[in-house]
Amino acid sequence: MTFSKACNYGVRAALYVTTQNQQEFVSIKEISEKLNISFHFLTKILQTLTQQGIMTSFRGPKGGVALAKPAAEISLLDVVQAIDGESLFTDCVLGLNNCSDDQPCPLHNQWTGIRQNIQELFESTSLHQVALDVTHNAFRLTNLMM
Amino acid sequence: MTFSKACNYGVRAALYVTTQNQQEFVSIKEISEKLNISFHFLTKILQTLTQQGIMTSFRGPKGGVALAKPAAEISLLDVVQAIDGESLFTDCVLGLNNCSDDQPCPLHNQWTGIRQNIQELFESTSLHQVALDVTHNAFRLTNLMM
DNA sequence: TTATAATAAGATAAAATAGTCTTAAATCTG
DNA sequence: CAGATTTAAGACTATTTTATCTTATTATAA
Repeated sequence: MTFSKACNYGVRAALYVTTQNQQEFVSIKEISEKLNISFHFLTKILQTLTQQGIMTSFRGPKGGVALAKPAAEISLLDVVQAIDGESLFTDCVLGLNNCSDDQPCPLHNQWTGIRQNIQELFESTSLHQVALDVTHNAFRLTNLMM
Repeated sequence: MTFSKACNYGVRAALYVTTQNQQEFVSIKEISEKLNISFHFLTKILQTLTQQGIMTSFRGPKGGVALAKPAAEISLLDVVQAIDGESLFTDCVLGLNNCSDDQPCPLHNQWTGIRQNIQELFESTSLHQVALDVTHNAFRLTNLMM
């Protein structure tokens, strides 16, 4: 699997928040129900996003989470790296340490290209762009019907 | 991580076998020592490759494993799929079930392209080709000096 | 001010992955 | 045939990831 489940959940949750009214906080309960994700697990993931400065949170009634910046200024890469770290974009495809141009594994050169494609895709795609697709083109964020 | 550790080990072991004399079996003990992989764990992984028809094995003194076909006819994709299955090349990047052209997640179209690049790279690269790089261009299969 | 709603945080449990150990079976050599 | 070598197979353990549960803290609103 490319991303951890935590990362999948986190990206989907961030996208869901982006599709909602940006003027209010979105409760984690609502997100977990709409996206069919375990509430407590999602809470921990969103805490990570809050700690990493991607989201802000607010406790109590009317509380929940919100994006810390305009959705157009948050890339998918920001969210992915906040949860899964940089390893997907830095690690050797064969799992070697210190695989580099200087001491490459035999797949290093080809894999570097693929890795850059992935990074560029996620870097150049903002939560805003993707959320537009969800809203206007009915792309899904969940297995359930929304 | 893109591949499981088992898959990394399996690919590296297959490549190591490819770099050795194709006329004899290579003992798993030797592979595990040269590549610094746990012997028993590697044994299980290579059993999988044997069961999947990628390798053959032979017991007793002078025993070990060997490629079941000429190295030029075994692709990296064959090895990867034998161990990790097809999920890397079929699963939704957001982890949704039944993500498809008909009911796509918002990253489906872009991710399909990346996924094809990865699949084509592994499909078009044979053990033979990579082993040539290891032998002639000193590309590494291990963290240790060989 | 009290009850309620919501996130924060940490402990615990379950599941998946990674790794180890033991015994059995096959093969070679003397 | 006997002993040594090597893979096969399954049980067992450890670690990581995923998920759940409980308690504490913060905020709202009646």
